Amino acid sequence: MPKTSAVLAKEPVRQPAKSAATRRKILDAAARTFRDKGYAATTLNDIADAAEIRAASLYYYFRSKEDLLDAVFGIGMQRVVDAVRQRSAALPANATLAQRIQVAIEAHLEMLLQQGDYTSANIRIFGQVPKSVQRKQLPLREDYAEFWRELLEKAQKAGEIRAEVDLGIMRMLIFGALNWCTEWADPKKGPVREIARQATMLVLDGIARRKK
Amino acid sequence: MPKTSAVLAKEPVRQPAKSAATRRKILDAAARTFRDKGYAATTLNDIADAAEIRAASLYYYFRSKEDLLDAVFGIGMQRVVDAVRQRSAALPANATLAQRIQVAIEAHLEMLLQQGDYTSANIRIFGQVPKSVQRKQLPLREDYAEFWRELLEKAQKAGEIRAEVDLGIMRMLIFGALNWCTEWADPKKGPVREIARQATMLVLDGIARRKK
DNA sequence: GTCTATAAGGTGATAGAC
DNA sequence: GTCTATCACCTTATAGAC
Repeated sequence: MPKTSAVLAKEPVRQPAKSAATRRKILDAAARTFRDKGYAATTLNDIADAAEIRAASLYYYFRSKEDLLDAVFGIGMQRVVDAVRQRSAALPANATLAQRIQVAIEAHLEMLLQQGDYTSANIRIFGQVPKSVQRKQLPLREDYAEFWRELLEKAQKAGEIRAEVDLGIMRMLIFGALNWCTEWADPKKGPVREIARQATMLVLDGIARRKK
Repeated sequence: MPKTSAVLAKEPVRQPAKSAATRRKILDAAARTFRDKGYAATTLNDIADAAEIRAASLYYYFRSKEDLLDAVFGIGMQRVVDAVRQRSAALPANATLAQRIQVAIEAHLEMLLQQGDYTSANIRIFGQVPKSVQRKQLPLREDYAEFWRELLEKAQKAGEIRAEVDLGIMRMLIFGALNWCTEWADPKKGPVREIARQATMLVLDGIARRKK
């Protein structure tokens, strides 16, 4: 909430930098704690401790615990949407399915495993969060789903994906393979790049050795 | 807790059928509620209501909320282990990788989506549950992982899985694709069989049309 | 076995001083 | 902006009657 301006002040209007920084600290703390413990098990005291303030001060920045959760979710989903769209847009227009899939998988996994707790919090705990918050997030989720839906549909129409593939089911299976990585993958123990490589391999060619 | 017997009674010792039935009702209610809302958000009153008793009565059957969770988890994991092992054992000794994978995937998905809330509760909320409960469940989980590890290792040694496949990563990606189904698949809206078919297709051959 | 009553402690949220 | 103090409520768990 920026000051409503002070037109006649000699000093340039100070952006409330400190306030913004505190807000960010709260969001960071909330994202990490929600991600690790889930929504219900996380208390405002947990978040306040991690953000180095008192629990009551949270209410200067957010109206309620649900509001804070909603903010974390929004940031997390927006980030993955932006990352995947941006990286895909950078591909040449004639890029193959294999290239497009690989780029999307890499971007998705990087946001999930390296970039931040916001996206992984969203992915991990979404299903066990108050329905009201889920509902508010649906448009953004749908936006992301739409990206993949288009990608896969175009590829199937172009003959790059076999006709027997049910795109609706397959898209969710692919999301599953990727999203589940929050449950086991540790970027400190192995490069995300290698996971992305194996995931791309799975999606495009499976694991079997055979002649198609 | 069965009666400690009454050797001289004319009537055969009555199994505490009513007690066992109540215990089962509690477990069923707990599995469903944990699955839907998560562990922390589920109160003992929620469970008691669904089981049609008072919350205090739960303590006649379980020492604590954690104990109840542990029981639900144990049943859920045991069921999927049994189902997958049993169905796999029924295959002929010379069954191919494709057949073995398909059978395991089908059994896993059926337990997850049709058979009960116990397995899906375990899969869904495991990551956001007290560490003490997670630790108690590890041996059983490891047991199940071992089944897949063996299946994949044998297949790769036999040349049925390409050498470039990292079995550790790939196993977790496959688990992800399957386990994520609890988040979106609805057996009422489409047959589990078809999801299993697509999942098997993904794992064995991916989605791309190309000559290997 | 199941209940009512209650303890002991924590929760999200608000009021108001500074 | 951040704090201390506090409220009203809900939680897990126990005690003891029936």
